Order: sequence, then structure tokens, then C-alpha cells
Amino acid sequence: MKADRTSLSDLLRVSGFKATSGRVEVLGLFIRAGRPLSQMQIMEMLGPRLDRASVYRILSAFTEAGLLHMAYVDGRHRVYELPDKCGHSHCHPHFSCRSCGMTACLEDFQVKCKGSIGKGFVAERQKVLIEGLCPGCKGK
Amino acid sequence: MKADRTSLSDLLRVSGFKATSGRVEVLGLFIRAGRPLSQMQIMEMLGPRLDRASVYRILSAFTEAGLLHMAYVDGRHRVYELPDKCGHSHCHPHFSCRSCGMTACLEDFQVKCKGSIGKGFVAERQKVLIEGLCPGCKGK
DNA sequence: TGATTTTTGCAATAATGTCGCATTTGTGAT
DNA sequence: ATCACAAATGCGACATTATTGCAAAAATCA
Ligand SMILES: [Mn+2]
Ligand SMILES: [Mn+2]
Ligand SMILES: [Zn+2]
Ligand SMILES: [Zn+2]
Repeated sequence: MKADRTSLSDLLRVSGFKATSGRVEVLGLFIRAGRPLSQMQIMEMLGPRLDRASVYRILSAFTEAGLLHMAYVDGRHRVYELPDKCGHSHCHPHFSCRSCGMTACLEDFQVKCKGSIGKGFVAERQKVLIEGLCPGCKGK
Repeated sequence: MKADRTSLSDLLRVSGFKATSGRVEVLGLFIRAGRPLSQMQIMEMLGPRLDRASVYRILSAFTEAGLLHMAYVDGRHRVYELPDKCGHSHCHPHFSCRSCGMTACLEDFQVKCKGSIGKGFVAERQKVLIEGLCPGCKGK
């Protein structure tokens, strides 16, 4: 995925957005990071160049437009990511380290659901989170 | 599970707690409800008999002691439940209706994870949430 | 009952997210 | 390049959820 300013601006306009500098920066962050990001992390990376409210509005707008997914909720933080690894009904699983808080996408991890969910229920999406220890925290 | 006041008090003391009236009431609510509950729901059920801060403290203390689990996060609400349907490494899946917000425990639903989670990672717990429509909301 | 320790209520504070509104910015037409 | 218009932003106020300090109250045990 190209991440230069022009490509980002084009992508934004194709998605129906004005290519404002804030939106270009936030989208670029996600593309360069290649991992889930929360509003707080984005603020830390961007510094005071973008207002808190604007970041929230950008994340909501991007999510509504399908440019981002809400990957999972980490404590009180909502964590977003590019949806390139997700299908319509299946957002891929994530891993979260209980020691350092590090998170990762489990792209090659398969989750099979067995059994009926119940009479009359319609399942549309599944969210799977694996908690444990990351390699860095494993050896204590 | 017996839910009379004496049994509840004994259970609390066995778990290392003083059997205060607030704790007896909260634990009794969970046992009688048989479903996940949030702090807000507890407050609504108990009325002004117990302070907000006390409910938060009771939920945290119960969870730390293993008397409760945090079942899942619903928007901004943390939802707790008795851990009687959960094993050490496997908290059973839950269902959440995207229309009415109704939630349910999927006790008979099995989730099989296939594939390695990755070199060096240690998986300790899995959290699975199925989103969709409940029977009441299914027919529109 | 009285001594001891824990828990509670209350109010203050924190953390996260939302909203209204004046100002600024991006865009497309001139 | 400039202009006009719609859309987005910054800012401050507000909302909601959760946490903390501390004096008062309650539970436990001798
Ligand atoms: Mn992911
Ligand atoms: Mn459950
Ligand atoms: Zn770690
Ligand atoms: Zn429903």
C-alpha cells in the first residue's frame, strides 16, 4: 500500500472525504504502522498537531466509511486497524499480552465455531481475543 | 447454588471477605440472575441502598478473588458474571444483539482454535463474542 | 460490650468521549 | 489565482464511567 501524501489524498477522495491534512496524517499512520492503534496512541504519535475531538471524529468517519475497523476494545481504549485482513463476517483474531499490553493480529490463526448458537439467533460477526504472554514477557 | 443470606455470608467469609450487607446483596443478585450483569444494572436493581463507588469496589474485589469474571465489555460497560461456566483457560463465548443490546451466554457453543498462535507466544485465555440479531430482533 | 480492622458513603478528581459553534480549510468554478 | 461554498477543525463546555482520600459506620472477634 502506497503511503505518500498524494496516494493518501486520492484514497481519501475516492472514499468520499476531503483530503485534509489531519486525515492524511491519521490514515498514513495506520498504513505505516501496520498494527492496531488507539486514539491515545495516535495523539502521542502526532503530538498537538491535531485536536482530540478531530481524532475521534476522523476515527468514527473512517470506520463508518469502511476505511478502518474497530479491532477490539482494550480496557477503556477502542483500538482500530485497517480492515485488509478481515472479511465481512469475520474479523480476524487478536492477541493481547497481559503483562506489557502489546497486541498483535493473528492472521494465520483459525477459529472454528461448532454447535448451534441457538434457535432464532442470527450470527453476523465473531470477535476473538486471545490473552496471554508475548515472547518478550514469556521468560518473566 | 443456594442463595439465602447465611449461605452467601459463609461463601463470602470462605473467600476472605467480611460479609457486609452490600456484598451479600451483590453476590445474591448474580446468583439469582443467572446472567451477566453490569455495574449499572446492579445499581438499578439495588436502588440507592449501595453507593456507586462501593459497587465498583465490590465488583473489583470479587473479580480479583475469583468470585466473578469480567465476561465481556459492552460499549463502555464492563459486564461481570459468575465463573461457574468457565474453565481456567476458556471463558465461554457470549452473544450480543446489535439491535437491542441483549446479551446471552453461549454455553453449548464450542470454539476450536487451529494453528499456532506464533513463536514464543503463550495463550492463557480466549474471549469470543458473537454479534448478530436475537430472536426478537430477527424478524425486523 | 469494646477494641480492632475493614468497608462504606460522600465528594472530589480522573479518564474517555461527545457536542455546539465560530473559524479555518479544501474544492471546484470562475 | 481568486472566490464562494460546503465541510472539517479547534476549542471549550459537557457527559459518562470509574477511581481515590478520608471521616464515619459496620463487621468480627475476644
Ligand atoms: Mn488485526
Ligand atoms: Mn457468560
Ligand atoms: Zn508482553
Ligand atoms: Zn435483539
